[in-house]
Amino acid sequence: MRNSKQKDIILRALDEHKIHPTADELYQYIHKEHAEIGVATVYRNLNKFAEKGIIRKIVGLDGSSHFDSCLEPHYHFICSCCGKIYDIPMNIGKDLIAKAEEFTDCKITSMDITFRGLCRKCEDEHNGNFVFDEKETEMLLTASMS
Amino acid sequence: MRNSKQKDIILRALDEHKIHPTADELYQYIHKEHAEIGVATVYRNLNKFAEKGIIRKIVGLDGSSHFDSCLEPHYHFICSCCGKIYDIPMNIGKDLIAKAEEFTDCKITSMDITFRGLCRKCEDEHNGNFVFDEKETEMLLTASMS
DNA sequence: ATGATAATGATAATAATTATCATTATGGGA
DNA sequence: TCCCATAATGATAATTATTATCATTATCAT
Repeated sequence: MRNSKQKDIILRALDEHKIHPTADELYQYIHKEHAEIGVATVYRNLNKFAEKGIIRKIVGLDGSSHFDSCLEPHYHFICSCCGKIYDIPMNIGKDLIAKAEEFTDCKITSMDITFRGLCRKCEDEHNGNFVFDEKETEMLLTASMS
Repeated sequence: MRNSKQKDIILRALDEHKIHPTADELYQYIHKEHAEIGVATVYRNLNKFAEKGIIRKIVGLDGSSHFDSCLEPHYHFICSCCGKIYDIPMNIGKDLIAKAEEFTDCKITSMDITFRGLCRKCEDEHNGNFVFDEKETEMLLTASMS
C-alpha cells in the first residue's frame, strides 16, 4: 500500500472524531477543508484500512458502517433511540470464547459485544419512550422541541 | 396489528429457515409458492415483527439484515469467510451488563454478542486462508473448485 | 530520473430498502 | 350479518449508500 496525501488526511480526520463516524460523515467533514478529495477515495481507503487492521469497522443498528480509529480492546454502547455509538473501555476475558466453542465446531477467533439501551440525552429528552426507528425518533425529538 | 394471509405465510417461511435469511432471501423462497405476495409486504412485515419483538433482526458482517424466528436467549457465530450465521445456544449471565454499566452513564437494557471465525466448511475448503471480503472469498472458492 | 503500477476523482452503476398510492381485506360495532 | 373506517397489500417509483469504471496523476523501487 502506497502512501498518499489523501490517506494521511483521512486517517487524521478519523482520529479527530471520537464519535465513530460513517464514511459519508467523514467525507462531509473532510470536504470542507479539502474539496479536492473525492467520496470514492474516502470510502476506498476507510475500507482498506479496516481490512489491513489499521482501524476498526463497526456496524450500527441500522446496518450502517462506522469507523473507529481506536484499536485497544473495548466495546460499544449503541443508543436504541438516536443510534449514537459510545465507547465502553471494558476488557472482557477470553474465557467467553472458549466457552462458546463448546457449543459449535467452528473455530472462533474473536467476538464482538455491543450493548444497547438509552443514552442519557435520549432518556432525558423523552423520558423512557423507547423507540427503535431512527427516523421516527428524529420526528419525536423535533416535535418535542417545538 | 391486523392478521393477514401474507403475515402467516411470512412467519411460517421464516420458521422453516434455520439459516437466518435476509428479507430478500425469504422473499425469493416465498415467491416460488406464492407469486402474488410482493417484496414490499415481506420487507414491511419482517421489520414490523422485529419491532414488535415477535422475531429478531440481526445484522451481518456486511451490514445486511437477517431475521431469526428464535427468541430464546442465544448468540451467533458469523463466518468471516462465507458470511453464514450459525446459532450458539449459550446463555450468558446478565452480570456482564452490570459490569458494563460501570463504564458508562447510559442505561443498558440488552447486549449482543457475535462470535467470529471460520466455519468448518470454509476451514476445510481453503485450509486457513483467512479472508474478510465475501466477494473475494467467492472468487477464491470458485477458483479452487476448477 | 524513469517507468511500472497503485491511487485518485468524477461519475455511472448497482443493490438493498423504503415511500407512494390506488386497491383490497380485516374486524369491531350496529 | 352487513357496514365501514382504516390497516394491509402490491406494483412500482424513489431513495440511499456504496461500489465499479476508467482516464489521469502520483508514488517509489531501481
